[in-house]
Amino acid sequence: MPFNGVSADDRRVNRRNRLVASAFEIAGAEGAGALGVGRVCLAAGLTKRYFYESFASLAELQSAVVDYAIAAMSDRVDPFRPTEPGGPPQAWLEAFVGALVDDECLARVLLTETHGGALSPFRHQIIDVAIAGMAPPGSDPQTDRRARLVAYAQIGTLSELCLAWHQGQLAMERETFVNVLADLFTRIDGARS
Amino acid sequence: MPFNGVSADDRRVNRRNRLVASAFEIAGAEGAGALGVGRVCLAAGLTKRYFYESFASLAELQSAVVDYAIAAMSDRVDPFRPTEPGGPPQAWLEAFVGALVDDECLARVLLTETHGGALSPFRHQIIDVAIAGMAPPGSDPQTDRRARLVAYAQIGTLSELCLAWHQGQLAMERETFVNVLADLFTRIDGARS
DNA sequence: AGACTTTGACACTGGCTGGTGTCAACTATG
DNA sequence: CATAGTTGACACCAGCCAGTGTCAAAGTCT
Repeated sequence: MPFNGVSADDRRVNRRNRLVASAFEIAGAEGAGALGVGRVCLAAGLTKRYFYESFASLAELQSAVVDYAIAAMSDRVDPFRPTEPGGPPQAWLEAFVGALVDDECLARVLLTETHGGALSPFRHQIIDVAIAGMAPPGSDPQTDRRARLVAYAQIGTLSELCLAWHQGQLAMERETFVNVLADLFTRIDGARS
Repeated sequence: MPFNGVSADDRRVNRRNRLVASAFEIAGAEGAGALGVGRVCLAAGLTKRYFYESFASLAELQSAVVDYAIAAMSDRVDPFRPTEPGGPPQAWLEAFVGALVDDECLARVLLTETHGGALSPFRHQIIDVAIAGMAPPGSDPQTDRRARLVAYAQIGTLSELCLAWHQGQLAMERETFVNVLADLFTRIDGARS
């Protein structure tokens, strides 16, 4: 039973995407605490009915928002995964910072909203993806404790510095900022275990 | 008008302290989202009336909880402020990690709950105190951009690693963990700007 | 045209919570 | 005992929100 030339499945998927995208923008602009069924439906131009067509509960939507954010960042960053084990992931950092600059919502959802509050249950997902995505090809953070340790330290440095920079606490050009990050990454990389 | 041998002011202060302490424990055990007027009063063995005697709104209590956590950590850590500019703040780190181990609530409130959610408006307080408390005597992070940068990076590393270690993601003894932190701190300390 | 599906608007319930007010029991003072 | 201050239990209102249900209008197919 197509409608307006679109199949039923396509319409449903389309509605779901609109809901997730709207929720992502709300979470990125006003915080995850502002996520509500009515709020999201209003922003998506849909009614509650279609919310429960795609999500059984609000928690499912929150999970979908996190997935959405992870996917958005991965798209920007995955092509620049480091290839050689030792060198600083300059291009990767460049892409990461670029994504934060280009998408305010992405910055907030990833850097702020997933630490505590409504999205915190999904934080481990982000950390896992980040650790896996940052790892140079030679190492396996799953088994290598030192690699895991380095990854955690780098993630902490990255998020805290990006947050501060993003809020203007560090007055510096984007290029220099990326260089600073790269420098810190290589320093941390040499940590002993 | 003393009551049970205590002056009116003392009684009021006493009630306030009970409320803040209970709220701190709730936030540390169940998350800041679980903070509610009724919930806190129940835990403190008081009634709503006395809540509004000391706090005009829930937000004031949240702020007080953050202050409480900061004070608790400062008490543990301030005596070990680094004295010489270059060296790693081993004793300071020792005290910090010790405080997290000894007080589960402190760990959660400081490491998790203040990043996003209800307590996030007070996050800058924590960062400011941390930056001021970690700084070696020679530097002034207020004006020195490089010192500020290093402090942010160290705070990020510290919180992320403590979180991972606290959750058992890094299997290592407390002593070795502190050594790892100290090593990372000195590495980060050498960052160029 | 007529049968069927899809859509949007909206009412409604039930539960929770912030905040205010009331009232009776209790304690101190004189 | 009597008066005044203090305490705790609880009722109550208003607002918000998740989740469900209803219904009429608009679109689609035969």
